[in-house]
Amino acid sequence: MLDRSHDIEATFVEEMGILAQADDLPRIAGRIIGLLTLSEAPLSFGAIAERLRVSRGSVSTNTRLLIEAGMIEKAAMPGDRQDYFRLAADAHQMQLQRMVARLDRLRHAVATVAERSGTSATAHERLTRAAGFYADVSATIRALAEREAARPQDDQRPEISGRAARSDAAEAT
Amino acid sequence: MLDRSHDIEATFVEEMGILAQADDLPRIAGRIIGLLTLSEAPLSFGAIAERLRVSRGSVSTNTRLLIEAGMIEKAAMPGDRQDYFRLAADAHQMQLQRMVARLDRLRHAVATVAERSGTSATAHERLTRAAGFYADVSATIRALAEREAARPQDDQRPEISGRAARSDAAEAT
DNA sequence: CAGAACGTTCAATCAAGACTGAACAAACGA
DNA sequence: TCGTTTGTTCAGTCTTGATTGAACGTTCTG
Repeated sequence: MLDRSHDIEATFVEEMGILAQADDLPRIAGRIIGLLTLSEAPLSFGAIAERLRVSRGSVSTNTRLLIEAGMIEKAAMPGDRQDYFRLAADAHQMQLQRMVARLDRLRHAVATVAERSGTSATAHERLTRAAGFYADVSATIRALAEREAARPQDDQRPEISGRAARSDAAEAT
Repeated sequence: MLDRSHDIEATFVEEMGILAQADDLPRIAGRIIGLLTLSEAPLSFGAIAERLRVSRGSVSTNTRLLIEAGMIEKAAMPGDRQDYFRLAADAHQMQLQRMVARLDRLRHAVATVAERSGTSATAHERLTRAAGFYADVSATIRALAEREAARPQDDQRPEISGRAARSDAAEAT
């Protein structure tokens, strides 16, 4: 482990906490995700509370939340009564699923008002167009998520060319 | 206008308010977007305050926010001293831009910790893979947004086939 | 069985940030 | 110039929801 690993990892955990809030999850839930992302082995209930310095009540509530969201899993450890948790294999796809769900809700709202309300032609055109666009994006993300899910765990990334090119573009934020 | 247009539109405006919160925007900002989406003509500062029943202070703050976000525009009306506002032409693409920005922030956090921290091989693989996935999604959404932006306003949607198929998939949420 | 360790629940507290409204400055018309 | 209309700012209030911590039920161990 490098010298500044601790800081970097702590920053990462906190950043995940911040970003969780954009996903309708409490900050602590995000930090748990961060912690489990970095941890090779499953972490115990107590260890999470301790390393995050939060109450056991919070750990209980937020692990339940994350299990319901499909982002973490319980894991029993032989010889230990404590609950253990590990990141779900498709945790980051689940995260995208939450984005998609919001997008679909938006699309639904727009499509509904476009169909059922007596708006002007201009507004109707605008709404219909937006709904179509949202549907496109939603469907495309789903497709990517499925493709990703289908990839074997130890994949050597055979389709690197396309990905690399696009990743570079994304880098320029 | 249909009988229940008012209710439907009011619901839409409120729904946009709710959804705005997931975009790091105040609820009132979302409602303004909803209002302007439905309105053929630009709406005056006063009209927005009145129809939303919010203070002028809130209108001022939130219109500024939305202008900064590129989602609405100021529009002067001859003979009226009030400010007027209309939806930006690419308002819904801007909304997606906010999602992309969050995604990139997430990708950045993950990529940084993958590069710089002394995590286990498993964690490193997981992080790298997640970063690649996020980059893919981000880049893909960008591409879709650009394609959408390039479409002429009165487009008859020549590429309906592909879109329709995918829209159906998205419908099944 | 008694005691301890564990996880859950929920009432109370706390924090973050949205919203208001009054004070203010600028632009306008009389 | 004076009064009016308009938009901005910001201190104070209010709302929402996260977090705590104590009480509780369960399970294990001695």
